[in-house]
Amino acid sequence: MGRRNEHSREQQREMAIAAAELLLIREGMAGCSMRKVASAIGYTVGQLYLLFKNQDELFVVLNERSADAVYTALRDEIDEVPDSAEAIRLAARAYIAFARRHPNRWRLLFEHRLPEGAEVPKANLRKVQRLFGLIEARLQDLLPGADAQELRLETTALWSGVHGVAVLAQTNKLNWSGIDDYGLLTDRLVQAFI
Amino acid sequence: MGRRNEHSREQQREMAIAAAELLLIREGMAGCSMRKVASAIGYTVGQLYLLFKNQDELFVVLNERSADAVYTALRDEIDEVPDSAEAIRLAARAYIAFARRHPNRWRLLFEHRLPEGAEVPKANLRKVQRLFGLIEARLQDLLPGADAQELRLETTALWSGVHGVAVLAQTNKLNWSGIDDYGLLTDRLVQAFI
DNA sequence: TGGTTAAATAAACACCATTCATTTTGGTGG
DNA sequence: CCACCAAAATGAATGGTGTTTATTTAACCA
Repeated sequence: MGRRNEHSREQQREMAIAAAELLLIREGMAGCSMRKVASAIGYTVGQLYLLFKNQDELFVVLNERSADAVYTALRDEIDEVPDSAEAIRLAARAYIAFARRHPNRWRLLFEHRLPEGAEVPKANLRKVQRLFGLIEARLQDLLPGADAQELRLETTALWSGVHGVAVLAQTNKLNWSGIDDYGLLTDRLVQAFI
Repeated sequence: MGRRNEHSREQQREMAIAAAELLLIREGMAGCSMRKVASAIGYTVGQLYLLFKNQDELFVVLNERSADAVYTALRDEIDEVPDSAEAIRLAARAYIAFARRHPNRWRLLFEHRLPEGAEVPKANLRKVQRLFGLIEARLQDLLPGADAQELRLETTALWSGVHGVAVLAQTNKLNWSGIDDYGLLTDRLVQAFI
């Protein structure tokens, strides 16, 4: 063909993103090839490269959406929880639950690396910080005496730990220890901090 | 060629593993293609497939070696440290140091997944448990009252946390928080448990 | 020396990301 | 109404990947 003008560039981009996300969920990163995405939206590979500079750009967009989804899940979970200790516990559990419920999106989000020179877009960084802020605010509640720097350290240490549980839960690499109750594990980790 | 009989099967296997490890360290997972490994040892791809069932088998062997290296690094670090609290602190720091010093081997070790049906070899599982045991023994020192199950939970929670710091340190994904002193972060995490 | 057989190769298949010359076609000016 | 232009889309090509297999080579043995 050539020039059919059925969809605008922006429409095509949205179609591609939606199709890619579906492929990612169903088949993982490997199933999310440019060829498959292109054919899923009824176009050829060449056209896909007019919508995205390359595959990395498509992946970055997918990760932006995943980061949003994580943030939303956590925020909704603790939105109306008055007790900050309980809120942190619930947020940690929700974080791990997300990793387990959406393993392929999670893997792309945390395992995909841009080539040497490329920078992670600021938008994506801000999305992570936003999630982070959610926890920091609650931790501040619990540690009224801590200054900004202490609080930052505390939050980072706590959430790195929670992230670790999520990573291991997602990869089943915890079968070393025989423990399969990730909720209990999470609670213990959070409890160590509050 | 054909039948040169320069090296035994086992020799070729060792050569291939060594070459693959070098390629992995230098160029990462992507640089560790079967073609590159084969040409690095002066054979063709076909021959490599007589030494390894497939690429996954080669990767599993590389990971076995990486797991050994991590274990050795930790054991040497805390071998003669009498104070268990200090030993755990040092072990955690050594774990993170390894992740930062050997990013490509680390990534293969924790990001490589076998296809659906395949099982991780028992040898590799045992190597992880061995590392785990190193920590559990020290933690037992510090928590004399804990029963086996509690101890296991405690160890798993602690080391999942340490693993999380290692993951994030290795990927620089902690630039969200501005904290770049991973040692300090590790200490704080460990301190929360002991 | 000739035959057998193990060892190694080379070529093939089916994918992959990426690029770009070529074709198609909608829209516009005459 | 038609011819032209430029945008849109294609399809083929390049060089890479893992994996399989028919074929060739050479070492050894009778």
